[in-house]
Amino acid sequence: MLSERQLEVVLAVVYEYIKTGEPVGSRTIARKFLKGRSAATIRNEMADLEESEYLYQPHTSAGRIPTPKAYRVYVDAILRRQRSFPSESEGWIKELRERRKDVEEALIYATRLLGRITSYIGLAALGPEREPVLERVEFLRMGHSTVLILLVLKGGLIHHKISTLPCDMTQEALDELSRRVSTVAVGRSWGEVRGTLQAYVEDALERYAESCRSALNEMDGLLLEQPFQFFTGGTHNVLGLPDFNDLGRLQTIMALLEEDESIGMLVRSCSTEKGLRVTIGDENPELNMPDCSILMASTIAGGRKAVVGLIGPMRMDYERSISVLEGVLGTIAGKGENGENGESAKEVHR
Amino acid sequence: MLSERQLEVVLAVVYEYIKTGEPVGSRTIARKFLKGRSAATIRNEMADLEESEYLYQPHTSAGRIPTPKAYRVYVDAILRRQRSFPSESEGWIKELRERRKDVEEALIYATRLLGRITSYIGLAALGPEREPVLERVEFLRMGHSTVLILLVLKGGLIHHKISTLPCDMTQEALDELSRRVSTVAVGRSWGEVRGTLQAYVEDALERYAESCRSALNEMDGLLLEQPFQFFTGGTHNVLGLPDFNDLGRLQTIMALLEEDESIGMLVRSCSTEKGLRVTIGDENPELNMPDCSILMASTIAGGRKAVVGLIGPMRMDYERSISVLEGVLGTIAGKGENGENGESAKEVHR
DNA sequence: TATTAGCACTCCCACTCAAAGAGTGCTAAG
DNA sequence: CTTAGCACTCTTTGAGTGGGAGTGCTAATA
Repeated sequence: MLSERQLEVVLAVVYEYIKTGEPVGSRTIARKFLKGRSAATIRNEMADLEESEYLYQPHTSAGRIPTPKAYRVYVDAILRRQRSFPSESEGWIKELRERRKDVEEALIYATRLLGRITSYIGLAALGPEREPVLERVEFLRMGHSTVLILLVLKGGLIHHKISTLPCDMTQEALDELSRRVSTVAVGRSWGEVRGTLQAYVEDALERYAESCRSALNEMDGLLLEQPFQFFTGGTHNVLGLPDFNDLGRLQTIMALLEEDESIGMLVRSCSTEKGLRVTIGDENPELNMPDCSILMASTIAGGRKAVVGLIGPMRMDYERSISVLEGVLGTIAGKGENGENGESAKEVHR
Repeated sequence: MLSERQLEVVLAVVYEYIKTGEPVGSRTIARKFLKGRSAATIRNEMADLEESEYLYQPHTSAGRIPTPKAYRVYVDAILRRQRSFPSESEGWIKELRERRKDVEEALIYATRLLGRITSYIGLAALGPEREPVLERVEFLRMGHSTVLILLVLKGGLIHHKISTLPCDMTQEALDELSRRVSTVAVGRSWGEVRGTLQAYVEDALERYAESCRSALNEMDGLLLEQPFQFFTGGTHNVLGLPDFNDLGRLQTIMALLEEDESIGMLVRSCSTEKGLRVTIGDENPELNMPDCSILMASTIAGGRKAVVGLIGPMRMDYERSISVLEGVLGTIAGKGENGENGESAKEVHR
């Protein structure tokens, strides 16, 4: 579809426009990028590229600005290449690595770090335990029919909830319940054992059948139905960017970021698979954010799905942003332990 | 210090400037507020008020703008009056009331609500339990020397922590420990019993003395050294305000709000006592925020110190903001149960 | 046929200048 | 002490202007 030279021109225009923020003229391209050709030649190519909607001219006698289509070509070219983490940010990554014992804290830190390094907005999301494995179960009787359910998961995470059961159970019965649950479930994936558990429990605690069922359901809730948690950071960085001098649009974005619902949508729509994904402009029609691009990358950290991302202007420094994001993702995923960083997150999806 | 008429002029200028955002001229004052007098008379008063730094003139032949000193006079006048909650926001308050069972959630909601109603930035902070009262204590042995400490507090709050003790304790010993702690501490303020507990515990568990001491210290940590939690909400509202068209200052504020440290300082400096407090412009020199005002109000909710506040431009609608904040504060504190709202939070400090 | 030099043309931007408008300070009279 | 009147100051707005950047087209060239 695009000739070799047209591709060169597109990439050059995007590169230059990202750097300067000004419409790019034919002379600039001829001088800096396609040195063999004259400005007039480039002009002809540009006219064609405008025809096929890769470039756009704000007005006659102005240079060209890339369209989302051109950014897409540019980003795909970057993703095909090998990248390396910008060395000047090594210090931050080291700090991040030290916080890795607590995934939640690490992600919060990651958003700030991303915001700071790139001067865009850092995003993160933490999903529910994927395959929760119980290490310990306790039911503590708090009062008539009320029970404190305490679950200790492999990996150190603790869930608890005070819940009301349909009928009162003695502490002895509760102990029997936890003993039975432990026998079957400890050390195994909850999803696997959940089905077989009920019959086994009710077998011994027949007269409390109803309450046991309720208790197991509560456990389901604690283990599986944990909602996604969302974090943002470095929001203020974006205020200094010339691309966001339109306060109206900025306000829309900020408002969006304040409700978890929107970020949820963003996370869901952007990163179903593992790996890195770039959404340019209105490629995501659900989100009303033209002129913005979103990078999202997901991995597994501490047994939970972890997503980190960036949101910035369409005229974003993709090369750098992608590198940084990959570095952060790798660190959170636990790679880069022994000093190597560049090779993290090789899988790339679109 | 100020004559009766000078006071009138100051209040009128502040009032009008808050409403319009434009420098206020002598003619306007004469026509709208001091109807008996002519513009020339007002002009003379204004010249004097400029001398004594209540008003300020951006340039010759412009109207006057109030200085922080004038705002102070204006706010004090408002605080002396009785206020009533703006009725158009009743709906929000009802929503807030429904979330009151979980203080944390209520405060988060409150920040958004405040931001939305006033279109400034909502703040909130939640302090540690003031007088934590234990309802239940459990120590669960997780492995060699590691113990899960589980504390259920009166009011339903649960604290837990996995901690490593100096020497291993059997589950029996741990049970004895929890029995002893329960006997003394349950139902009483932790602060009161903490001192006497140690001897009593070690009396029975002499050979584990060291570990018991460590466990009690961990409990101290869980109960008393909980840090303040901070929330902000509705940040985006402020982007639409004409007063914040200076992106640089806006950025400073946003950056400030993203680090808990700064909000902590803000909370600490603004609201040592109960009641409502207004800080205008650079009255708070620690915070580098001229041209901004801060409202802070604190109360006790669910046994914990709760602070709600607002941060907005110095040219803020103080009357409305104060009313709204009082309404929110009252609701969080649990007042207004039976429908009356206007009389909440009468105590006013400066 | 593809490329290039040359040139007229378009459009934006920054600048100046003048007129309008708002509000003041001062003075003199009530 | 208050007020009317008036000259003065300063900002704001709009129109007009020149320079500059970049284009599109045409004709010449490899």
